[in-house]
Amino acid sequence: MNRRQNYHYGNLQATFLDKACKILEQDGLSNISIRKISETIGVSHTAFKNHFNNLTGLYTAMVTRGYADLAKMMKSKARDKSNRNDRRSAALLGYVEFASTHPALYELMFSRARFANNDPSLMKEVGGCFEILSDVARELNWYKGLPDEVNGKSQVALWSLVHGYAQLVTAKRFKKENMKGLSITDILPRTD
Amino acid sequence: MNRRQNYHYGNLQATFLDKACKILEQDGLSNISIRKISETIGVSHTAFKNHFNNLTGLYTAMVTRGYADLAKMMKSKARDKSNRNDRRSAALLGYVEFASTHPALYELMFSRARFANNDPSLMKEVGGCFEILSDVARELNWYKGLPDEVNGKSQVALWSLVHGYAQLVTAKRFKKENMKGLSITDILPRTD
DNA sequence: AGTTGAAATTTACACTGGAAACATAAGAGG
DNA sequence: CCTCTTATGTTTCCAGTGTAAATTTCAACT
Repeated sequence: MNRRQNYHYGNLQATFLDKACKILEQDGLSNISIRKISETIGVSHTAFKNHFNNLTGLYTAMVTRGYADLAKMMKSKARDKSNRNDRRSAALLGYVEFASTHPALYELMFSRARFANNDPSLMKEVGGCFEILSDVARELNWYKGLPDEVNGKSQVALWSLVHGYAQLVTAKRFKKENMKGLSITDILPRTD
Repeated sequence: MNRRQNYHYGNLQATFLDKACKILEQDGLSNISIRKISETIGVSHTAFKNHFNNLTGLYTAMVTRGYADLAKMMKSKARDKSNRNDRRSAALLGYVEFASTHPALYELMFSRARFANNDPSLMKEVGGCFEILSDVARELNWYKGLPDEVNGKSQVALWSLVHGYAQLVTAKRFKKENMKGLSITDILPRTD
């Protein structure tokens, strides 16, 4: 009968995810096509549905992995350092480096209504990611001497600064002459 | 012969732009469809091509108008105030208000590769917009006592902070308990 | 009146995501 | 070993998309 040996592909879900992430960075979000990816993998385009419900599901998985990788990046950069100050700087530099090396994914991660924002595993990764930033913010201790809401305030300020910087850098909105040798650690408010 | 009265539509370009902006905020970017808009206007879907070359052209026009409106918002908010300090605050609050009231457009304005980033009239509006922010940054005079690159540094810091705050607020990335009564003017670094 | 050019139309094409019905493989439990 | 179930494919089909090309209509100018 000469049947085809491997009718089932293998880890099709992971393969889809990998391909989609590659295409995202190389050709942009709008060039991610279920049919194109399926074709290059060598599988019918409807096999997709067994692993991701639809495009939104795929985006959600990509973004979830993105937040996980972002957290990993910050942690691994900070791990080597010997003192708190350096660990803080390293984490922030890691954040910006992630955004710079995965600009399209980073944009997707902070976009609205392209993926399932309330997906449990996504929320977990987002939480883990921002936990790290919160620790940094707490240690930086801006606005000290102010009443109770201090932590919330410095967290908001730090996230805003880092995210804004990361996105504006990757979107090339800053003038070159302003960016010479400038990094995120140079624009943090004074803590003294 | 009972000919149709107005074969030519009128200001079709502006009509397309208006409809597209409305749909953008109501249903999201991916629900902007040349064919759907054309149908509701009552015109063939290929009439579009005479006014915008393609979807990229439409997005570029939308974003261009967005930057113009953002600048207007900041200016009009600042105009009423009597002293510099209040004018600065009003401009920043206006910036955030614009992002909050047009979240989808704001996201598009800072996205990569969805519109023609080098379009002349777009660049003009972007420039005008960030000129205002630069003035604010200069006046805030953070990092004083530092050498030459001072202005660039504080501009980068202010843009990062305001943009990050605006986008994270509209993307609902902050926890509610951190945001109680908090505004952009509360998280600016001290200038003393 | 005739010409010209802008602005619309019809038609056609190559894509897209997704739904439905069906086929195949693998594994569980008798 | 046999059967039932479930996961994972496939084939087929549909509605929808942007865009290109050739054609028609209208308004304005000479």
